[in-house]
Amino acid sequence: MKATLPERVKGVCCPPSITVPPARVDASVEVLKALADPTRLQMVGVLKRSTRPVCICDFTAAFELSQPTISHHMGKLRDVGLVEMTKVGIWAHYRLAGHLEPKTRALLDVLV
Amino acid sequence: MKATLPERVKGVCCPPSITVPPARVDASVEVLKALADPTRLQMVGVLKRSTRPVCICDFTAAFELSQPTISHHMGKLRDVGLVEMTKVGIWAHYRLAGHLEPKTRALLDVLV
DNA sequence: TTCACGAATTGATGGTTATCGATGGAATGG
DNA sequence: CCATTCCATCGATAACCATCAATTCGTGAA
Repeated sequence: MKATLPERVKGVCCPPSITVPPARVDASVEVLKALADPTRLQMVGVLKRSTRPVCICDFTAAFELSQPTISHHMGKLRDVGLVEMTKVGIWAHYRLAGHLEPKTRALLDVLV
Repeated sequence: MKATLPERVKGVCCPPSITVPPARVDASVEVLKALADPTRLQMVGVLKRSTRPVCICDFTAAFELSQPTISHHMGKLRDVGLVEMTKVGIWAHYRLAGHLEPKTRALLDVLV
């Protein structure tokens, strides 16, 4: 009689249940991957604190990275809907997206 | 006279300020990278909902991944302090870490 | 001691990502 | 018109990551 350990068949003890819908997980992972980079997390922090949109050139000056790299990171943030862009003349001004999901906004409130 | 656009010198408009301490950003990024994977995010969700620790074998059954891969993912979560392990006999039981930082716990509350 | 089983580690591989230089489009000023 | 400036995209490279097969480790049972 095995008193201490639960019965099990071939490597399975207790039937685990995947409770979080895969679609929801995938959506969250997309946002997490966008934020899981020091440069991008900093950029989001700057945008969250800024009262006015910030242009790419300013980020290029703030971070010691090339302009294409900054543009690349902004593109990632834009792809997942975290930031929005408006062009003024030849300058591209970025800001936090206005219609963020409550959960996404809560995420940013915790992080930056 | 330029009325619409701000004065600027050589690619810099408004001096941007890096307000979030780099050390804090790096710490957050480590946790974010650990969570920015569908399998790991699901595993954290399962652990958060489970009243008792879950063994590796059960995750291997739940996700269609090999045992080394599951172990690898758990190692990542363990490296950043999200989960803890106890060995019972030959089984390794994982659970959410008991001493999570408030911000980290808030992160999990939003995510899973 | 020997065997079986669960878990962790190693090595290899294919895919993803960060970074930069070069290029081209768009807008502005001469 | 041409020259300049800012930005996005492309191409290439290096680094990183997820995954598996094979192996090793540790534990418990025969």
